[in-house]
Amino acid sequence: MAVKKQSSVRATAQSIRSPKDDLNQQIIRLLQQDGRMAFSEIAQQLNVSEGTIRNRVSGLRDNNMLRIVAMSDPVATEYTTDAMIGLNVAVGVTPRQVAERLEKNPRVVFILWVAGRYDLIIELVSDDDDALREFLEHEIHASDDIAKADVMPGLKNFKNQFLLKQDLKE
Amino acid sequence: MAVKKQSSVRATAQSIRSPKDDLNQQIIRLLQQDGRMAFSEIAQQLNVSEGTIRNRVSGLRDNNMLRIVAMSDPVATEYTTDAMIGLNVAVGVTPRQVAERLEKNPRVVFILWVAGRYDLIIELVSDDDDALREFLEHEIHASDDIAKADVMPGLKNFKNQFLLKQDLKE
DNA sequence: TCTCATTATTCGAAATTCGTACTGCTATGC
DNA sequence: GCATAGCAGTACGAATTTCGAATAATGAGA
Repeated sequence: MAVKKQSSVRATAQSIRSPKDDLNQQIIRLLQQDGRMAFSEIAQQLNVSEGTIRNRVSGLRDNNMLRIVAMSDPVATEYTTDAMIGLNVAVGVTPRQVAERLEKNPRVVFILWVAGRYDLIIELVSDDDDALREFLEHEIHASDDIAKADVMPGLKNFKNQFLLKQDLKE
Repeated sequence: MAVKKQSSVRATAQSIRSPKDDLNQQIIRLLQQDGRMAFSEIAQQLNVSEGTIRNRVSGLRDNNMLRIVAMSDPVATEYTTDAMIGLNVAVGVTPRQVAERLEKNPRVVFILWVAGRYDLIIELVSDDDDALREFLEHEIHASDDIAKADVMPGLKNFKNQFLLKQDLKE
């Protein structure tokens, strides 16, 4: 018999909401606020055992569904500018296909399928113009799945809520 | 008379390089790889004491120069879609001015001054269409500093390297 | 050289994490 | 219906880490 009334609470906590994966969401939400929050504290807040949190978090991390990283103030840490590119896919090609191809390139940090003037909007980081030119040459012009690419080089970044574009430098 | 030969090493480690703040950079670099790395391990890798790492990290965090957060892959974690908006500023207005105004809105998570078809590209998160409409109504059409807004609602997000757009939900 | 202020280190206590065995649940097959 | 394999959660002692606070080292200025 559990000393704590967790067994019942756990069942409740999980059935109240969606299937059961909601626990992961709650864990993530807490870790988004503080990536170093102790497992034991998360466990306490969510009324499960520390081991559960540990299992879930390491599972999420192993599957690359969760990363816990430090971010230093972008104002303090100057970083490479990037370019936005509006893409129109070729006839007979779906945006999904192009997205899945470009996804593999580490310089592409953002891909969004949109309605409107473009089919896809992607964000590209590059340390210098050479990298940009190379990307255009190999990934855009060398492929026949893209009909048109509207390149808009970044001039200044005013706001970026996220940012972790450093690991492509290795 | 330290048991470990750190005293001498520390002096070296700091004088070898730039002034002394390089230690912070090295700490940040390690935490960028793994935000949960133990202080004691960082200390070992950088040849300083655990207490130093602890002091530095908490100092950096207190000054908002460092944040340690979890980031989840949006492919796994469904989240509210967002819209990309290409903006052309009105005559006599600089992109910077518009950026500084929009920057205050928590729904705007990304602002980039670009060359090309648009002056500014912004990314907007919204839980529903109402939020998008409201934003357009109050921030775009009600202002006379924007000449044209090209709204491209997101259909599907394929890749998003960063993402921590949760704190606008409070 | 002597202070003073700041930063680094040390060390024992408290807290956390880890390994691992155990429990309970579910689905599958006999 | 019943046994069993697989899986997720729990429990608990051991190893590790973090914390608090005192001590030591460093560097700048008088």
